[in-house]
Amino acid sequence: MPETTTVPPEPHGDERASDRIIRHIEQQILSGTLPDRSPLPAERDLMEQFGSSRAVVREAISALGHRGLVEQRPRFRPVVRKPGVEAAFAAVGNIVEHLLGDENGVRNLYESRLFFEKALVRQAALHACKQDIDDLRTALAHNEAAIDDSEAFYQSDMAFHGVLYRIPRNPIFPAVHSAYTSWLAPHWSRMPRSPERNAMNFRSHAEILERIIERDADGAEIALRRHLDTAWEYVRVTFPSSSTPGRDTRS
Amino acid sequence: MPETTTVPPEPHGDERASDRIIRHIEQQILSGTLPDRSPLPAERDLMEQFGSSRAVVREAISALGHRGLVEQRPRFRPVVRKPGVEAAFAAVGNIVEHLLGDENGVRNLYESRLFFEKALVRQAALHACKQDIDDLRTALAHNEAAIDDSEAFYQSDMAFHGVLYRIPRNPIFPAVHSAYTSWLAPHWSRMPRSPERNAMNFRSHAEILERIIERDADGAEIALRRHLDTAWEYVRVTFPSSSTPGRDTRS
DNA sequence: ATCTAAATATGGTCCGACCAAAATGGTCAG
DNA sequence: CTGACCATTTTGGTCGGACCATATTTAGAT
Repeated sequence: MPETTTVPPEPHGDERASDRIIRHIEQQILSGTLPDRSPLPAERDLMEQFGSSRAVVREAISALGHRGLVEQRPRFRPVVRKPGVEAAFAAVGNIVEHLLGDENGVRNLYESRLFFEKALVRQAALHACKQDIDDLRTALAHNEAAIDDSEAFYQSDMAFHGVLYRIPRNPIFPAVHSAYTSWLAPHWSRMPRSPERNAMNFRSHAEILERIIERDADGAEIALRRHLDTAWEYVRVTFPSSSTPGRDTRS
Repeated sequence: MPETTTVPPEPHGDERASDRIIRHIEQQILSGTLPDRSPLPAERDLMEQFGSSRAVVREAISALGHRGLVEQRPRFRPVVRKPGVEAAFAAVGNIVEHLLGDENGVRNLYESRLFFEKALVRQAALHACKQDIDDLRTALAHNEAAIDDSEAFYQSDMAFHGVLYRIPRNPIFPAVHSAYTSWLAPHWSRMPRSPERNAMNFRSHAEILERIIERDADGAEIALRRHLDTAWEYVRVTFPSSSTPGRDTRS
């Protein structure tokens, strides 16, 4: 019964009634007619304005919500939120969560992060300006100061990596970082922490920074790789099913 | 008016009625109870099954649609679609479209792509196996064969880069590639094409491949960088307002 | 058996209503 | 005047029923 091999006809290109409203509000948001952070008009007003039923209006608002153009809390007025890179990544959150279901998904994601950050430290080593170096130094200092407080260290750890993502001065990158951390956090947090591990990570960071300062791209990349590989190894032993590195992006 | 100085109460952790349905169906999809490609139960059946009104059921389905778990065409039965990495990127499509509104957004995205592909060619140079090289060679050949047909060349161009994304053997990467191409396509396609440009791009690809074969990571990276920089320059002169403010729209 | 036409199932839209929580406005103690 | 407190009005969330147009299925004709 499930073998209807025929080609799906796919004839229709018509639109739902809500699409019109979506487009309209969308445009109002982008044009600034509906300023950022401002509440959307009441549903009943919208239904009058567009001459549609409330159901349609609600669907439109819901769609805008899913697209990240408005933020809707259970019983509150939807609030306009101009789209940012962060919003984009937030929108995929749910799906990524599913992809992370199997350990393999986590591995893939983590490896993509490794891949990305390898390129970041290389970039940093080659092009970091004085300010960037200072930022890294500061982050590293906070790092060291938090060695005895695992929670604080976790924060400062992320912050250190975060600086790396900011160096290219591309707003997309920090968004990528926060996406990585938020997606990987659940798996990371189940990992045991200890001042010893913190100290170890601190030293890893220190070495990376050293290489960057020396403008040693290769060295920095290697240090970063070792840093993240070690961390992954920790995850691997913490979680049972992982291993079998069929093929990887490590260098 | 917007100065309710108190902290947003955020009291409610309550959920909409649709959330229950969403979770349930979500789980059914993941567990395989609702197989991939199979139609969702009728709305009226669902409303009976969950004891909710149709509005709620519809909202749930709509949400699943926006999350990429089901594919809904205007007047057809929603179809289950197990989430893949592609689905994730597809979900952000709308938002990214907005981000690309200003030329700056395009530039940021394009630069992130340059950043990513630099790392890719480096990876390729260091770790590409024979098969990978062969794939690149094949893609390059298709490239050359399509020099006189700009449309075909465009396809083979993407294909060549696509091979690069597949080399790390991480399913996330090809998804990133298709995301880049689909997002950048509208801007790219408005650029004039010509056999001359095609030939030029072909030569760029050839050089990149050469460097990869020579295991010259730095050389490959430089070649790739030059390749994409040139392409961007083309975009820059094609569109009036790009970086370097003060440019005049007259051409 | 194949194709066509009626019947039904189903999604899209609309209406009107109710409830509970949120926003609003006004009162009153300090 | 300020700020806590309460009554009222808005407003989002949910419900139920209804109608339409199109998909899908069924039955009938060829």
